[in-house]
Amino acid sequence: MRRKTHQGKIYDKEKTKQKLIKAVGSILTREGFQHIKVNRIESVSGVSKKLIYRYFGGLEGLIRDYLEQRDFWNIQIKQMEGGSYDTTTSLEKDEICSILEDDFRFFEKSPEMQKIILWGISEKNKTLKAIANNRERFGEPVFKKADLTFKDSDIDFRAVSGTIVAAIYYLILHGKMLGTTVCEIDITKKEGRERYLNTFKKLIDLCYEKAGSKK
Amino acid sequence: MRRKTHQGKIYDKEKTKQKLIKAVGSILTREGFQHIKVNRIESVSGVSKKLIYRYFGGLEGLIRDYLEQRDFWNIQIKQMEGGSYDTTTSLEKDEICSILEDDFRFFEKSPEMQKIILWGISEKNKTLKAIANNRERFGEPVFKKADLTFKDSDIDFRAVSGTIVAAIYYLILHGKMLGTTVCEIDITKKEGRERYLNTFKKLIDLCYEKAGSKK
DNA sequence: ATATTTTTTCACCAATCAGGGACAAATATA
DNA sequence: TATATTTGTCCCTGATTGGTGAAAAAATAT
Repeated sequence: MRRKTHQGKIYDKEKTKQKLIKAVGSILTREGFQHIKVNRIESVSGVSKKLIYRYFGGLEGLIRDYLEQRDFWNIQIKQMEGGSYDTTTSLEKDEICSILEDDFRFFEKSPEMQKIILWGISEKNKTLKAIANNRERFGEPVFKKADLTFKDSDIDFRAVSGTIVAAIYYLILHGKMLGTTVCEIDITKKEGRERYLNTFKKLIDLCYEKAGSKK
Repeated sequence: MRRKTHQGKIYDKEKTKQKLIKAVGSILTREGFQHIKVNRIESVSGVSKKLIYRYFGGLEGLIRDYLEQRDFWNIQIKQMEGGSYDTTTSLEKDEICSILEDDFRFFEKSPEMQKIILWGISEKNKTLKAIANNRERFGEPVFKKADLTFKDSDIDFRAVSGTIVAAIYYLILHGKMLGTTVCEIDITKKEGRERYLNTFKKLIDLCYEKAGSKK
């Protein structure tokens, strides 16, 4: 057996910065944003809190850096901008359905994302606001495509999407914390999840039917 | 002019209990549940924090009493049970639309309710869970009526309702804190509110159309 | 009027919080 | 090798937290 010895430098600024950032994420997902405090970060990261002030100018700066690193949507958007997303063809029903289903599945399985969304509606914070605005950019090309389908209909497709996305966020957060039913449906159970997912699809379905009949 | 002198007793247990309970509500709506702490309650109520322990057995008991007093839905339900709600006729489209619109308008204008909903999805708490379950009872008779309309259709009316209610909660909370758009619609502006409200109506509309055509 | 009980405050404690100064250990520079 | 700089820890301070014992103030009973 080989005893593990130092890998790389003992003093490594970037590495300790990451330790602090990682601790913020850990506390956020495990305990909630209310518990992100310098003393807690110190004990979780195993790094002196003094460095929070030296490297990030304080707790606020550290949180900003954490949020900017973990901005999921930003990553997605950059990928999308790199590739070429065709906005000249109209939006397929299946495409929007799978976007919403992916959103649901991902949000459901990401405690970190859940806490960030919850944080956003709980506290005024510039970085969280910037992230929320960033998220909006993800929808832009999708809605541009949708306009081709819904332009001449009386369906407000943006509002329909917003309704479903908002419902996804609330329903999952409700299920995680309260664990009870919403309108007699338990989203923490597989059957409840399926019912909500099927209903999202059905609502999109009805919108496409309506838009089609008017043409 | 008459100088105000003592009205009633100087020492009044019930009155000071109410002062403490009222302070909880005030802190909740103004600062959020995170700031409901014994020292804060002491300074806001002007009453010694010692009495929180003597009269309520601690902060938890005080919060429980506050929530039980302010359980809006419970009041509504009791009123409903007193009157006679006819569950033998099928649910009119207008009726469900006005229920949802009332829900939206009330939630939008009640910071206290907003904070209670937010609290429920932020922290594990038995009383908040009980309140959430209580809220469910409000829907029971409505859904019983809806069954007459949607029984033979492929519309899951409970899921549709849950989607819209959940969307109302998230959209308004998002608007209050982040103040930004959701799917390019700004709910803090009158125009945005109208678009979402109209879309809720439209979705209900489509469901009724669909259910009607199948009969 | 006096004694007793209830209501309320005050002063205090231990624990935790944010923030920073002094200093040690490691690394870079000369 | 000697010196300067960067990186990191330790410990101190003052403010704020939850919680309690002793005693004052008011109400009630004798």
